[in-house]
Amino acid sequence: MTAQRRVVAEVLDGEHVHLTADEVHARAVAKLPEISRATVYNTLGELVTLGEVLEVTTDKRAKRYDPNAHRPHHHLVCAHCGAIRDVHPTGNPLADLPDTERFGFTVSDVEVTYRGLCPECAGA
Amino acid sequence: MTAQRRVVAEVLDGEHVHLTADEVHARAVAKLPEISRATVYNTLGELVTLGEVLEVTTDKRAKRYDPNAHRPHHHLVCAHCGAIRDVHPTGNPLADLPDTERFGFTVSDVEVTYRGLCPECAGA
DNA sequence: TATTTGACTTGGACTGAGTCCAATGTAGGA
DNA sequence: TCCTACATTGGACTCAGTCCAAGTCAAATA
Repeated sequence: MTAQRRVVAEVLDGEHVHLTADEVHARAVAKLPEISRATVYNTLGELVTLGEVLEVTTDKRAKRYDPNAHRPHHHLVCAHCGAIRDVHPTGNPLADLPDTERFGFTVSDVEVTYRGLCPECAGA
Repeated sequence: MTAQRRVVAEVLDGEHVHLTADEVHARAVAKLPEISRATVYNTLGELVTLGEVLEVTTDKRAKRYDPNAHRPHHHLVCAHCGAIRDVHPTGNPLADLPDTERFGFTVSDVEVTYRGLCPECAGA
């Protein structure tokens, strides 16, 4: 555990946190000015491998990193401004995929992304 | 309707077709050697705007284009080789998101991505 | 038929996100 | 203290995609 890794972990803390790698880097630099982009990418990659952080790709832009890895959840994304909320739908979508629709795949995971407009963008 | 646009539309035809823009370009060049990448991007963008083709972003790599835009469906992706199948789960995930989990958003759409291993990758 | 017009296409430069790598720094054990 | 292994750095590089000025083409107009 180096200072660099601690700073990256500190930046990724809280509810509904979904930062891009560059945002993580910007905040890490504020705490540890000499930290490099490569280290941020390395550390994020390790956190993902360890299962401490989830990668979220809600659009074609940059990947986002979600520290809320221990409670399964899905995402609600504003189509206009990109705001993201963690959500917990009822039901089990894995059970909703019949065998005839599995094409022989071993299905292990499912991601659900809800899209819409956040209150600010809907009101404007 | 120009020759270039016709070629792009022809390339995007069939079941379970999910090509990247570069793959579309490569196949279009086979039919019309002087077609440029920019035109492929322009045409794909127009097809998406027209609702004839869907953009699919199942991973951090390139966007894929899915001509099966008229029958709503979701995707099953092989985590190892990236193979994609169109699937039709039962149930309605939109109804599974309670009001208390909507954070004031106007929710209009939901994407479900199943992940697992295709028969080839699971067997290897 | 010759000209004009406007949409379409082209190729190349450019951007943003991410990866790769050689060189450097550093911490802890022998 | 010296060694070794690992972490970090910065810069070059790749890949996907966008942007733009210039060129092309065909249809409408004169």
